[in-house]
Amino acid sequence: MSLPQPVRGTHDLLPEEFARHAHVQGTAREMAARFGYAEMATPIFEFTEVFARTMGESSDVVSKEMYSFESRSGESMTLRPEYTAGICRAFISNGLQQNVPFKVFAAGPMFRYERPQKGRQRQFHQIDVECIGAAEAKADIEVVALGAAILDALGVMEKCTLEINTLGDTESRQAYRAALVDYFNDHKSSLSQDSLDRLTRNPLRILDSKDKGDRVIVEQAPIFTDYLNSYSSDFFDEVLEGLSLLGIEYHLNRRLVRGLDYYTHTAFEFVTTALGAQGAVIAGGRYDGLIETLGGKPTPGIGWAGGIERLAMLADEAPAAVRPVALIPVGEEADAVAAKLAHQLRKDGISIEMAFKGNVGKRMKRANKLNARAAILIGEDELVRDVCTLRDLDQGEQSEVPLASLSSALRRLL
RNA sequence: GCGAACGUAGCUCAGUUGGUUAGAGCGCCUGACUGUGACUCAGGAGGUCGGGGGUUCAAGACCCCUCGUUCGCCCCA
Repeated sequence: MSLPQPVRGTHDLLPEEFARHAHVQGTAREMAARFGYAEMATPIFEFTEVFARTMGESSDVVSKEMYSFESRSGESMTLRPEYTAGICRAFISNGLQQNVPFKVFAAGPMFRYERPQKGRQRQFHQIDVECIGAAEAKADIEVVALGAAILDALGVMEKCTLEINTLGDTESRQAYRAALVDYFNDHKSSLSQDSLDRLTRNPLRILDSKDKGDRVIVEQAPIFTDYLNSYSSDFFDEVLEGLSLLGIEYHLNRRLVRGLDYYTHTAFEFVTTALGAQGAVIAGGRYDGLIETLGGKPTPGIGWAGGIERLAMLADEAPAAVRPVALIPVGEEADAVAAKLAHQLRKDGISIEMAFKGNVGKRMKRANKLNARAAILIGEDELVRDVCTLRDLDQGEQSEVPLASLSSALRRLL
Protein backbone atom coordinates (compact mmCIF):
# COMPACT_ATOMS: atom_id res chain seq x y z
CA MET A 1 0.00 0.00 0.00
CA SER A 2 1.37 3.38 -0.89
CA LEU A 3 -1.27 5.44 0.87
CA PRO A 4 0.16 8.57 2.44
CA GLN A 5 1.22 7.86 6.01
CA PRO A 6 1.64 10.20 8.97
CA VAL A 7 5.18 11.07 10.02
CA ARG A 8 6.83 8.45 12.20
CA GLY A 9 5.78 8.71 15.81
CA THR A 10 2.77 10.92 15.07
CA HIS A 11 -0.82 9.76 15.16
CA ASP A 12 -4.22 10.88 13.94
CA LEU A 13 -6.81 11.24 16.65
CA LEU A 14 -10.00 9.91 15.11
CA PRO A 15 -13.26 10.79 16.88
CA GLU A 16 -13.33 7.72 19.12
CA GLU A 17 -9.81 8.21 20.44
CA PHE A 18 -10.19 11.95 20.52
CA ALA A 19 -13.13 11.46 22.89
CA ARG A 20 -10.87 9.54 25.27
CA HIS A 21 -8.27 12.31 25.17
CA ALA A 22 -10.95 14.92 25.73
CA HIS A 23 -12.18 12.93 28.71
CA VAL A 24 -8.72 12.89 30.30
CA GLN A 25 -8.11 16.53 29.56
CA GLY A 26 -11.58 17.61 30.64
CA THR A 27 -11.40 15.68 33.90
CA ALA A 28 -8.00 17.20 34.67
CA ARG A 29 -9.14 20.70 33.75
CA GLU A 30 -12.18 20.46 36.00
CA MET A 31 -10.21 19.11 38.94
CA ALA A 32 -7.47 21.71 38.47
CA ALA A 33 -10.10 24.45 38.60
CA ARG A 34 -11.37 23.10 41.93
CA PHE A 35 -7.84 23.40 43.28
CA GLY A 36 -7.60 26.97 42.00
CA TYR A 37 -5.45 26.31 38.94
CA ALA A 38 -6.64 28.42 36.01
CA GLU A 39 -6.00 27.29 32.47
CA MET A 40 -3.49 29.03 30.25
CA ALA A 41 -1.44 28.28 27.15
CA THR A 42 1.95 29.24 25.79
CA PRO A 43 3.27 29.01 22.23
CA ILE A 44 4.10 25.60 20.82
CA PHE A 45 7.63 26.74 20.02
CA GLU A 46 10.12 28.89 21.87
CA PHE A 47 13.67 30.10 21.40
CA THR A 48 15.81 27.00 21.77
CA GLU A 49 17.63 28.63 24.66
CA VAL A 50 14.51 28.47 26.84
CA PHE A 51 14.69 24.68 26.91
CA ALA A 52 18.43 24.22 26.58
CA ARG A 53 19.23 26.41 29.55
CA THR A 54 16.58 25.13 31.89
CA MET A 55 16.57 21.41 31.19
CA GLY A 56 20.33 21.07 31.03
CA GLU A 57 22.57 20.70 27.98
CA SER A 58 23.52 17.17 28.95
CA SER A 59 19.98 15.92 29.48
CA ASP A 60 18.69 13.43 26.93
CA VAL A 61 15.88 15.72 25.93
CA VAL A 62 18.16 18.62 25.06
CA SER A 63 21.10 16.66 23.69
CA LYS A 64 19.24 14.41 21.29
CA GLU A 65 15.47 14.75 21.37
CA MET A 66 14.61 18.33 20.49
CA TYR A 67 12.86 19.30 17.27
CA SER A 68 14.91 22.38 16.55
CA PHE A 69 14.94 24.49 13.42
CA GLU A 70 16.28 27.79 12.28
CA SER A 71 13.63 30.40 11.63
CA ARG A 72 13.83 32.75 8.66
CA SER A 73 15.35 35.32 10.96
CA GLY A 74 18.23 32.96 11.63
CA GLU A 75 17.36 32.26 15.27
CA SER A 76 17.16 28.75 16.65
CA MET A 77 13.64 27.69 17.56
CA THR A 78 12.45 24.48 19.20
CA LEU A 79 9.10 22.73 19.30
CA ARG A 80 8.40 22.45 23.00
CA PRO A 81 9.43 19.11 24.56
CA GLU A 82 7.70 20.02 27.86
CA TYR A 83 5.52 22.72 29.32
CA THR A 84 7.34 23.88 32.46
CA ALA A 85 10.07 25.94 30.82
CA GLY A 86 7.60 27.76 28.59
CA ILE A 87 5.28 28.62 31.45
CA CYS A 88 8.15 29.90 33.54
CA ARG A 89 9.32 31.99 30.61
CA ALA A 90 5.78 33.37 30.31
CA PHE A 91 5.78 34.11 34.04
CA ILE A 92 8.88 36.26 33.57
CA SER A 93 7.86 37.79 30.22
CA ASN A 94 4.55 38.99 31.61
CA GLY A 95 5.94 40.34 34.85
CA LEU A 96 3.83 38.10 37.05
CA GLN A 97 6.08 38.22 40.12
CA GLN A 98 3.35 40.04 42.01
CA ASN A 99 0.72 37.43 41.14
CA VAL A 100 2.19 34.68 43.26
CA PRO A 101 1.34 32.03 43.93
CA PHE A 102 0.76 31.73 40.20
CA LYS A 103 -1.25 28.52 39.89
CA VAL A 104 -1.99 27.30 36.38
CA PHE A 105 -3.18 24.33 34.40
CA ALA A 106 -2.22 23.78 30.76
CA ALA A 107 -2.52 21.08 28.13
CA GLY A 108 -1.32 20.54 24.61
CA PRO A 109 1.05 18.75 22.23
CA MET A 110 4.74 18.17 22.99
CA PHE A 111 7.49 17.04 20.65
CA ARG A 112 10.45 14.78 21.28
CA TYR A 113 12.56 13.00 18.71
CA GLU A 114 12.48 9.54 20.28
CA ARG A 115 12.17 6.01 19.07
CA PRO A 116 8.43 5.36 19.15
CA GLN A 117 6.87 2.63 21.28
CA LYS A 118 3.49 2.14 22.84
CA GLY A 119 2.89 5.15 25.07
CA ARG A 120 5.86 6.94 23.58
CA GLN A 121 5.45 9.09 20.51
CA ARG A 122 7.24 11.94 18.81
CA GLN A 123 4.21 14.16 19.06
CA PHE A 124 2.30 13.44 22.23
CA HIS A 125 0.05 15.37 24.58
CA GLN A 126 0.44 16.44 28.15
CA ILE A 127 -1.61 17.95 30.88
CA ASP A 128 0.47 20.19 33.08
CA VAL A 129 0.18 21.89 36.44
CA GLU A 130 2.49 24.56 37.83
CA CYS A 131 2.54 26.47 41.09
CA ILE A 132 5.06 29.29 40.86
CA GLY A 133 6.19 31.53 43.69
CA ALA A 134 5.47 29.30 46.66
CA ALA A 135 8.36 27.95 48.70
CA GLU A 136 6.12 26.24 51.24
CA ALA A 137 5.81 22.48 51.53
CA LYS A 138 2.07 23.07 51.43
CA ALA A 139 2.46 23.84 47.73
CA ASP A 140 4.21 20.52 47.12
CA ILE A 141 1.42 18.74 48.97
CA GLU A 142 -1.29 20.54 47.00
CA VAL A 143 0.32 19.84 43.66
CA VAL A 144 0.75 16.14 44.39
CA ALA A 145 -2.76 15.96 45.80
CA LEU A 146 -4.15 17.47 42.61
CA GLY A 147 -2.40 14.77 40.61
CA ALA A 148 -3.83 12.09 42.86
CA ALA A 149 -7.32 13.59 42.62
CA ILE A 150 -7.19 13.55 38.83
CA LEU A 151 -6.02 9.94 38.72
CA ASP A 152 -8.80 9.09 41.13
CA ALA A 153 -11.42 10.85 39.01
CA LEU A 154 -10.19 8.97 35.95
CA GLY A 155 -10.45 5.68 37.80
CA VAL A 156 -6.77 4.82 37.40
CA MET A 157 -5.51 5.39 40.93
CA GLU A 158 -5.65 1.66 41.75
CA LYS A 159 -3.29 0.96 38.87
CA CYS A 160 -0.79 3.59 40.00
CA THR A 161 1.77 4.02 42.74
CA LEU A 162 3.14 7.33 43.93
CA GLU A 163 6.94 7.19 44.12
CA ILE A 164 8.50 10.11 45.90
CA ASN A 165 11.97 11.29 46.86
CA THR A 166 13.86 14.46 47.68
CA LEU A 167 16.81 15.78 45.75
CA GLY A 168 17.49 18.33 48.47
CA ASP A 169 18.48 21.92 47.89
CA THR A 170 21.35 22.83 45.63
CA GLU A 171 23.89 22.70 48.44
CA SER A 172 22.85 19.22 49.56
CA ARG A 173 22.65 17.84 46.06
CA GLN A 174 26.05 19.14 45.01
CA ALA A 175 27.68 17.67 48.08
CA TYR A 176 26.04 14.32 47.43
CA ARG A 177 26.83 14.42 43.75
CA ALA A 178 30.52 15.02 44.49
CA ALA A 179 30.56 12.11 46.93
CA LEU A 180 28.90 9.84 44.38
CA VAL A 181 31.32 10.77 41.61
CA ASP A 182 34.23 10.05 43.93
CA TYR A 183 32.77 6.70 44.88
CA PHE A 184 31.93 5.57 41.36
CA ASN A 185 35.26 6.75 40.00
CA ASP A 186 36.86 4.27 42.36
CA HIS A 187 34.72 1.51 40.85
CA LYS A 188 34.92 2.65 37.25
CA SER A 189 36.28 -0.67 35.98
CA SER A 190 33.19 -2.61 37.03
CA LEU A 191 30.54 -0.12 35.92
CA SER A 192 28.43 -0.81 32.84
CA GLN A 193 28.98 1.28 29.71
CA ASP A 194 25.63 3.04 30.27
CA SER A 195 26.65 4.00 33.76
CA LEU A 196 30.05 5.25 32.65
CA ASP A 197 28.18 7.67 30.41
CA ARG A 198 25.91 8.59 33.29
CA LEU A 199 28.92 9.30 35.47
CA THR A 200 29.60 12.46 33.51
CA ARG A 201 26.04 13.34 32.48
CA ASN A 202 23.97 12.54 35.52
CA PRO A 203 25.70 10.42 38.16
CA LEU A 204 22.58 10.20 40.34
CA ARG A 205 21.05 8.09 37.57
CA ILE A 206 23.49 5.28 38.26
CA LEU A 207 21.57 4.61 41.45
CA ASP A 208 18.61 3.64 39.28
CA SER A 209 20.55 1.35 36.92
CA LYS A 210 19.01 -1.99 36.00
CA ASP A 211 22.39 -3.55 35.31
CA LYS A 212 23.15 -6.31 37.83
CA GLY A 213 26.83 -5.41 38.13
CA ASP A 214 25.95 -1.79 38.75
CA ARG A 215 23.50 -2.77 41.45
CA VAL A 216 26.18 -4.51 43.44
CA ILE A 217 28.27 -1.35 43.40
CA VAL A 218 25.28 0.83 44.16
CA GLU A 219 24.64 -1.19 47.35
CA GLN A 220 27.72 0.32 48.95
CA ALA A 221 27.33 3.81 47.49
CA PRO A 222 26.98 6.87 49.72
CA ILE A 223 23.43 7.45 50.92
CA PHE A 224 21.68 10.69 50.09
CA THR A 225 20.15 11.17 53.51
CA ASP A 226 23.65 11.54 54.96
CA TYR A 227 24.17 14.60 52.78
CA LEU A 228 20.82 16.33 53.20
CA ASN A 229 21.10 19.48 55.27
CA SER A 230 18.53 19.99 57.99
CA TYR A 231 16.44 22.44 55.96
CA SER A 232 16.11 19.94 53.12
CA SER A 233 15.26 16.99 55.29
CA ASP A 234 12.79 18.95 57.44
CA PHE A 235 11.13 20.23 54.29
CA PHE A 236 10.73 16.74 52.90
CA ASP A 237 9.36 15.42 56.17
CA GLU A 238 6.71 18.13 56.10
CA VAL A 239 5.72 17.12 52.56
CA LEU A 240 5.38 13.47 53.53
CA GLU A 241 3.38 14.30 56.64
CA GLY A 242 1.04 16.44 54.59
CA LEU A 243 0.42 13.61 52.14
CA SER A 244 -0.29 11.20 54.95
CA LEU A 245 -2.75 13.66 56.45
CA LEU A 246 -4.68 13.59 53.16
CA GLY A 247 -4.57 9.82 53.02
CA ILE A 248 -2.41 9.80 49.91
CA GLU A 249 -0.29 6.68 49.93
CA TYR A 250 3.28 6.97 48.72
CA HIS A 251 6.31 4.82 48.32
CA LEU A 252 9.53 6.44 49.44
CA ASN A 253 11.98 5.70 46.64
CA ARG A 254 15.47 6.86 47.51
CA ARG A 255 16.65 6.06 43.99
CA LEU A 256 14.11 8.21 42.21
CA VAL A 257 16.04 10.77 40.20
CA ARG A 258 14.67 13.06 37.51
CA GLY A 259 16.54 13.54 34.25
CA LEU A 260 16.22 17.31 34.08
CA ASP A 261 18.72 19.57 35.78
CA TYR A 262 16.25 22.01 37.26
CA TYR A 263 14.71 19.79 39.91
CA THR A 264 15.30 20.38 43.63
CA HIS A 265 13.72 18.97 46.78
CA THR A 266 10.53 17.04 46.06
CA ALA A 267 10.60 14.70 43.05
CA PHE A 268 7.74 12.32 42.37
CA GLU A 269 6.19 10.04 39.80
CA PHE A 270 2.85 8.31 39.63
CA VAL A 271 3.85 5.06 37.94
CA THR A 272 2.01 2.06 36.58
CA THR A 273 3.08 -1.38 35.50
CA ALA A 274 0.26 -1.58 32.96
CA LEU A 275 2.07 0.20 30.12
CA GLY A 276 5.23 -1.85 29.64
CA ALA A 277 8.44 0.14 29.73
CA GLN A 278 6.59 3.44 29.89
CA GLY A 279 5.66 3.51 33.56
CA ALA A 280 5.29 7.18 34.39
CA VAL A 281 1.84 8.69 33.89
CA ILE A 282 2.34 11.84 35.94
CA ALA A 283 5.74 13.10 37.02
CA GLY A 284 7.23 16.29 38.34
CA GLY A 285 8.84 18.04 41.21
CA ARG A 286 10.15 21.26 42.65
CA TYR A 287 12.33 23.57 40.54
CA ASP A 288 13.46 26.38 42.80
CA GLY A 289 16.32 27.52 40.58
CA LEU A 290 14.62 27.43 37.20
CA ILE A 291 13.18 30.95 37.02
CA GLU A 292 16.54 32.41 37.94
CA THR A 293 18.22 30.34 35.24
CA LEU A 294 15.86 31.95 32.74
CA GLY A 295 16.82 35.41 33.90
CA GLY A 296 14.05 36.11 36.38
CA LYS A 297 14.33 36.97 40.04
CA PRO A 298 14.88 33.92 42.24
CA THR A 299 11.41 32.34 42.45
CA PRO A 300 10.52 28.89 43.72
CA GLY A 301 8.15 26.64 41.84
CA ILE A 302 6.72 23.17 41.67
CA GLY A 303 4.67 21.30 39.11
CA TRP A 304 4.10 18.15 37.13
CA ALA A 305 3.21 16.88 33.69
CA GLY A 306 0.97 13.96 32.79
CA GLY A 307 0.89 12.01 29.53
CA ILE A 308 -2.57 12.15 27.99
CA GLU A 309 -1.99 9.14 25.71
CA ARG A 310 -0.81 7.06 28.66
CA LEU A 311 -3.67 8.18 30.88
CA ALA A 312 -6.19 7.59 28.11
CA MET A 313 -4.99 3.99 27.79
CA LEU A 314 -5.60 3.39 31.49
CA ALA A 315 -8.69 5.49 32.09
CA ASP A 316 -12.32 4.46 32.32
CA GLU A 317 -14.33 4.68 29.14
CA ALA A 318 -15.17 8.22 28.16
CA PRO A 319 -18.79 9.09 28.86
CA ALA A 320 -21.00 8.28 25.87
CA ALA A 321 -21.51 11.02 23.34
CA VAL A 322 -24.82 12.85 23.11
CA ARG A 323 -27.38 10.71 21.30
CA PRO A 324 -28.87 12.51 18.33
CA VAL A 325 -32.36 12.40 16.91
CA ALA A 326 -32.64 11.45 13.24
CA LEU A 327 -34.94 13.54 11.11
CA ILE A 328 -36.26 11.70 8.06
CA PRO A 329 -38.27 13.51 5.41
CA VAL A 330 -40.30 11.43 3.00
CA GLY A 331 -40.88 13.01 -0.37
CA GLU A 332 -39.76 16.28 -1.92
CA GLU A 333 -42.33 18.45 -0.20
CA ALA A 334 -41.25 17.26 3.21
CA ASP A 335 -37.61 18.01 2.40
CA ALA A 336 -37.90 21.76 2.82
CA VAL A 337 -40.12 21.46 5.88
CA ALA A 338 -37.62 19.07 7.48
CA ALA A 339 -34.70 21.35 6.71
CA LYS A 340 -36.39 24.24 8.49
CA LEU A 341 -37.48 22.00 11.35
CA ALA A 342 -33.95 20.63 11.83
CA HIS A 343 -32.54 24.13 11.95
CA GLN A 344 -35.03 25.20 14.58
CA LEU A 345 -34.61 22.07 16.73
CA ARG A 346 -30.83 22.48 16.66
CA LYS A 347 -31.21 26.05 17.83
CA ASP A 348 -33.47 24.70 20.57
CA GLY A 349 -30.51 22.64 21.78
CA ILE A 350 -31.36 19.25 20.32
CA SER A 351 -28.82 17.25 18.36
CA ILE A 352 -30.36 16.47 14.97
CA GLU A 353 -28.99 14.14 12.32
CA MET A 354 -30.36 14.50 8.84
CA ALA A 355 -28.90 12.41 6.04
CA PHE A 356 -28.22 14.07 2.70
CA LYS A 357 -29.77 11.29 0.65
CA GLY A 358 -31.37 7.88 0.74
CA ASN A 359 -34.80 6.33 1.17
CA VAL A 360 -36.44 5.75 4.51
CA GLY A 361 -34.89 2.33 4.96
CA LYS A 362 -31.37 3.62 4.47
CA ARG A 363 -31.92 6.61 6.67
CA MET A 364 -33.29 4.41 9.43
CA LYS A 365 -30.24 2.19 9.18
CA ARG A 366 -28.00 5.17 9.38
CA ALA A 367 -29.93 6.50 12.38
CA ASN A 368 -29.43 3.19 14.10
CA LYS A 369 -25.72 3.17 13.37
CA LEU A 370 -25.36 6.66 14.80
CA ASN A 371 -27.00 5.43 18.00
CA ALA A 372 -29.87 7.85 17.55
CA ARG A 373 -32.35 7.94 20.42
CA ALA A 374 -35.30 8.52 18.14
CA ALA A 375 -36.34 9.12 14.56
CA ILE A 376 -38.81 11.67 13.29
CA LEU A 377 -40.61 10.87 10.06
CA ILE A 378 -42.39 13.54 8.07
CA GLY A 379 -44.22 12.74 4.84
CA GLU A 380 -47.27 13.96 3.02
CA ASP A 381 -49.58 12.18 5.46
CA GLU A 382 -48.14 14.09 8.37
CA LEU A 383 -47.71 17.38 6.53
CA VAL A 384 -51.39 17.93 5.91
CA ARG A 385 -52.14 17.49 9.59
CA ASP A 386 -49.12 19.43 10.95
CA VAL A 387 -47.81 16.39 12.81
CA CYS A 388 -44.86 14.05 12.54
CA THR A 389 -44.22 10.43 13.45
CA LEU A 390 -41.88 10.11 16.40
CA ARG A 391 -40.27 6.70 16.65
CA ASP A 392 -38.50 5.66 19.83
CA LEU A 393 -35.58 3.62 18.52
CA ASP A 394 -34.90 1.96 21.87
CA GLN A 395 -38.46 0.83 22.52
CA GLY A 396 -39.41 0.30 18.90
CA GLU A 397 -42.66 2.18 19.44
CA GLN A 398 -43.92 5.22 17.55
CA SER A 399 -46.67 7.79 17.79
CA GLU A 400 -47.82 10.97 16.14
CA VAL A 401 -46.77 14.26 17.68
CA PRO A 402 -48.00 17.74 16.64
CA LEU A 403 -45.11 19.75 15.18
CA ALA A 404 -45.86 22.54 17.64
CA SER A 405 -45.02 20.34 20.63
CA LEU A 406 -42.18 18.34 19.02
CA SER A 407 -39.43 20.29 20.71
CA SER A 408 -40.79 19.67 24.20
CA ALA A 409 -41.62 16.04 23.39
CA LEU A 410 -38.01 15.45 22.37
CA ARG A 411 -36.72 17.18 25.44
CA ARG A 412 -38.77 14.84 27.57
CA LEU A 413 -37.45 11.81 25.69
CA LEU A 414 -33.80 12.84 25.88
C1' G B 1 21.11 5.85 19.73
C1' C B 2 21.51 -0.10 20.63
C1' G B 3 19.17 -5.22 20.29
C1' A B 4 14.92 -8.28 18.57
C1' A B 5 10.08 -9.61 16.40
C1' C B 6 6.36 -8.42 12.99
C1' G B 7 4.03 -5.95 8.18
C1' U B 8 -1.54 -10.18 3.30
C1' A B 9 -8.78 -6.20 1.78
C1' G B 10 -11.21 -0.47 5.81
C1' C B 11 -10.52 -3.96 10.56
C1' U B 12 -9.03 -8.99 12.72
C1' C B 13 -6.52 -12.81 10.49
C1' A B 14 -5.84 -17.76 7.08
C1' G B 15 -2.50 -18.87 3.04
C1' U B 16 0.85 -26.40 3.26
C1' U B 17 7.95 -28.23 1.70
C1' G B 18 8.21 -21.59 -3.35
C1' G B 19 3.59 -23.91 -8.12
C1' U B 20 -2.65 -21.51 -12.11
C1' U B 21 -7.22 -16.12 -11.76
C1' A B 22 -4.49 -14.63 -3.14
C1' G B 23 -9.06 -16.44 0.81
C1' A B 24 -12.44 -16.03 5.43
C1' G B 25 -15.09 -13.28 9.20
C1' C B 26 -16.57 -8.41 10.37
C1' G B 27 -17.44 -3.77 7.97
C1' C B 28 -18.97 -1.19 3.32
C1' C B 29 -22.30 -0.82 -1.23
C1' U B 30 -26.80 -2.76 -3.94
C1' G B 31 -31.29 -5.46 -3.91
C1' A B 32 -35.44 -8.65 -1.62
C1' C B 33 -38.41 -4.17 1.46
C1' U B 34 -40.02 2.63 -3.94
C1' G B 35 -42.94 5.20 4.52
C1' U B 36 -39.59 2.15 9.06
C1' G B 37 -33.55 0.44 12.00
C1' A B 38 -31.14 -3.25 15.33
C1' C B 39 -32.82 -9.98 12.48
C1' U B 40 -32.60 -12.76 7.75
C1' C B 41 -31.40 -13.84 2.57
C1' A B 42 -29.02 -12.89 -2.34
C1' G B 43 -25.46 -10.24 -5.03
C1' G B 44 -21.26 -6.64 -5.45
C1' A B 45 -17.04 -3.48 -4.73
C1' G B 46 -12.44 -3.44 -2.40
C1' G B 47 -5.34 -6.24 -2.67
C1' U B 48 0.73 -3.10 -7.25
C1' C B 49 0.68 -9.29 -0.40
C1' G B 50 4.45 -1.97 3.24
C1' G B 51 8.19 -0.22 -0.68
C1' G B 52 12.72 -1.31 -3.75
C1' G B 53 16.22 -4.80 -5.51
C1' G B 54 17.91 -10.01 -5.96
C1' U B 55 17.67 -15.71 -6.35
C1' U B 56 14.37 -18.99 -9.45
C1' C B 57 11.22 -21.78 -15.12
C1' A B 58 8.04 -19.85 -11.00
C1' A B 59 8.16 -15.51 -4.87
C1' G B 60 2.86 -13.44 -0.46
C1' A B 61 6.53 -17.32 1.12
C1' C B 62 13.77 -17.46 0.28
C1' C B 63 18.08 -13.35 0.47
C1' C B 64 19.58 -7.97 0.85
C1' C B 65 18.17 -2.90 1.54
C1' U B 66 14.46 0.54 3.05
C1' C B 67 9.90 2.46 5.53
C1' G B 68 6.54 1.56 9.50
C1' U B 69 4.70 -0.80 14.00
C1' U B 70 5.62 -3.57 18.43
C1' C B 71 8.90 -5.48 22.58
C1' G B 72 13.37 -4.73 25.54
C1' C B 73 17.59 -1.13 26.62
C1' C B 74 18.52 4.14 27.08
C1' C B 75 15.35 7.95 28.60
C1' C B 76 10.85 9.89 29.73
C1' A B 77 4.90 11.76 29.99
